[in-house]
Formats: sequence, C-alpha cells, structure tokens
Amino acid sequence: MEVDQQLDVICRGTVDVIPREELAEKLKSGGSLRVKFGVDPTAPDIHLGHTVPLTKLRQLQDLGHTAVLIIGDFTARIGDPSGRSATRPQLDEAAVRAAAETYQDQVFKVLDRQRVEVHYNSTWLAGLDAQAMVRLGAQTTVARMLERDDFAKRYREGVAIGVHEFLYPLLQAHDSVEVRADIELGGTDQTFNLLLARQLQKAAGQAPQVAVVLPLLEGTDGVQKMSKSLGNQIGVSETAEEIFGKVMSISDDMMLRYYELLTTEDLAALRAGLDSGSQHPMEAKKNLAEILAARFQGGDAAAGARAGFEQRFQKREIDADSIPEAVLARADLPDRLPQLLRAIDGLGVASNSDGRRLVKQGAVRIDGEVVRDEEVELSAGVTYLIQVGKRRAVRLRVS
RNA sequence: GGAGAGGUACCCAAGUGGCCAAAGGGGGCAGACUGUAAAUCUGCUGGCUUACGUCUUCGGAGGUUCGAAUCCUCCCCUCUCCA
Repeated sequence: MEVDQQLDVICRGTVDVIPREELAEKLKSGGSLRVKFGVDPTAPDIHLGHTVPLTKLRQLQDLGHTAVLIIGDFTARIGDPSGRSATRPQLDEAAVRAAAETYQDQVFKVLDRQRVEVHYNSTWLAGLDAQAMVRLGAQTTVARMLERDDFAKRYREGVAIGVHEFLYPLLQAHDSVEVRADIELGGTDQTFNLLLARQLQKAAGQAPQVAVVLPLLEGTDGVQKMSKSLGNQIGVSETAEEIFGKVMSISDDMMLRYYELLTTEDLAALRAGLDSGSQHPMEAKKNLAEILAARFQGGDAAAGARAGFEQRFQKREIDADSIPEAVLARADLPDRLPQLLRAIDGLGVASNSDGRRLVKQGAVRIDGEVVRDEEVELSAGVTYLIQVGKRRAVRLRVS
C-alpha cells in the first residue's frame, strides 16, 4: 500500500502521532516495522477500552508490520500510575501470572497470531541490579516527571505519589530499547511514557520510536473512561447478549466514537448516511453491536444476540430461550416476595430491602403480571416466569 | 526533624454535640416516554422488619456525655510549607 494510504489508516482515530514526519520516513524505507504495544496484566479481563490500541495494532499487522506485544509482568507488579488519581495497588506474582495468561487468550481475538512477537518484560527487567536502576533513574529528572499530567494533578491536589511510581515510566521506556521498537501504541495517558522511550532509545544509539497516541474510550456512561472499577465497561469475555445490549445502551454520539475507534467501517459514509436519513441511527447501532459481539464471541452468537434483542425490546417480548432457569423446593420458598426474589440467583437482588423497593416500584412481574403485593403463594410443580425490570428474568420451577 | 491541613456511604463532596442512615452531584436501579438498554422527566439508592421499629456505619482503638461523624487521648494513613 502507498505510504499516504498507510498514513491515513494509521492516523484514523488517533489523538496524536509524534512525530508524524518520522512515521512517514519509516514507512517509506519499506520493510516491516516493529510496533510495540505493552499491556500490564493487572486485571484478569480486558474490556473494549483496551482493544482500541489492539484494533490499531491489528490494522498495522494487516499493513504488513510486526506486532511486538509486551506482557508487562514485571511492571504490573509496580502498578502503572498512568491516568491514575491514586496509587495502584501492587500485585503479587501469582496474580500477575494468571492474569497474563487470560490476557493473551483475549488479545488474540483481535490480533493476527501469525505476525506477533510476545515478550514478558520480566525477561530483562527482573535481572536489573541496583546500579542499572540508578543509571536508568539518571536518564530523567524529577521536574520532568512532575510535568506529567497525572503526577502534576495528584501533586497539586495533594494525592499521594509513591517514589516507585516514578520508576514505572522508565521501565516501560526501557522495554522499547530492549525490543527495538519503531512505533509504540498507547492511550493518551501513556504519552509521557511513549516519549520517554524516545529519549532512552536515542541514548542507546537507536532510532527513536514514533508514538501513536490513541484516545481513551469512554465507557457505557459516555462520560468517564471505560474501566472496570467504574462499572462502565464492556468486557470482551462477556456473553454476546451482554456485549450487544451494552453497546445498544450507549448514546448516539458515543456510537460514532466506537465506530471510529473499534471498527474499520467507513466513517464518512456512515456519517453521511445518518445525516441524510438513509441510515437509521438504531440500525447503525445494532450493526455496531453485532460487529463487536461477533469479534469476541463469534458470528452465530452475535446474530443470536441481535435477534434476541429485537425480540425482547422492540417487540417487547422476552426471548424465551435465553432465560435462565432456577429450581427451588416448595418448602424452601420464602412466603414474601422480597425474600423470594433475593433467594433466586440471577435476578441480581442484593437484599430483602432491595427486593422490597423493586416490588414497590412495580418492577416485578410474575407470568407477565405486575405484582405489588408482597404476599405470594407459589404452588409446587409449577414453573413461573419471574421478571425484575426489563432486563432480568428467571424461570422458576417450584419442586 | 518543625509547623499546619485532612481521612465521611460505590465515587466526589457537605455536615463540626441531639432535628444524621448523614445535604448536593455523579454512578447504579426502577417507572414514564421512545427508533434503542439513547435523550428527557419522576422515584429509589445501609441491613433486618408486613409494619411500628430496630441494628450497624463517618480512618483505627479507647474516653467524655443522658446523647458523638461532630469534643478529648493515643495510633495509622495522606497532603502542604519550612529544614
């Protein structure tokens, strides 16, 4: 592909490419570039936010470049301070190992296995001695560290910064030297780290890498970045139904952003279609939901999720096949509804009080009828359809 | 090392002896409405209880008081300024 075309593909959706001219130069020289992307196996699951750079990495693979995936098993134990408003907890080795394994499985749902090098950064970092660490520390200054947005903010607002957190960017930058990266991908919160690597590479006599900075994907609330701790994430290992449903819950504005960052669909055409009215926003969103569900859970599951969604919400019916079943013995059945709801797994009723509130709000239906009376009489041998709100339903068989 | 400020529910944040299960915002949940689980509007959002009510909760441990998130003592943690 022509250099200009490659540049267009690479730059789509990016916040910044630093420096863009160097990227053009590297592309012109031909050959396969080494594109580094580091992940810290801190949580066992990755979500769509993590797949923004992965999607970009995949695009680069498709252009013929090599993905150099760094599993930050060593750095994970430090805790990346990037984008953090508080110190990240340090993890123990076993947790990191376990997370690293699931990570790889999930990552390959996006990447092309054929063109990937995988490295664990403990391979070279675990062996660094104190002298090497000090030398590394001498490569930058405290003032420069404090220029970093998240550090500056925490410092200003009086939130703790551990000294070890200063080491993190240096170690990550050192990884780039080890793997001789030509390009590194990262979120905006990684900008500093990506640039620091350039400095270390130059000091090591290498050509500095180009930093491709990608935006942080907002979560389902459309405001804060996607993160597990904020509960606004769409995880790649969730079921097709969940992925589909959660994507449908994002706003129309967010839909375009997801299209840009998570797919290779033609954005200009989509926008034009939406503006002219030839493309219905809901259809566009359903297509997006299906693309993403298919990517992580397979095409069949995604198609099923779509059909289920249409049936459930547009025809206002519940998809009979996907409702989980529960069996409770008549004798174990609480005779009051809130307690009963709580006793059934899968309804997500956390406490009796929670159940009581839901009943009061008219959210509970048994066999389609709204039940407001807390007294219930269920008979043995009968199967009841119990619904809480629009989303939660369980088929309860009384034995 | 010295001086000062602070630690409140899922998050941010108000409250400085009783009217505090604790304002407000965010998030979450529910209802209405809708092309959607969008937007908007309304309600709810510690546990137990049919209810009256009751129990636990404001960094930790003690104490004062009829009564403490609020006052005192010690401890832990964070920040600022000075060294």
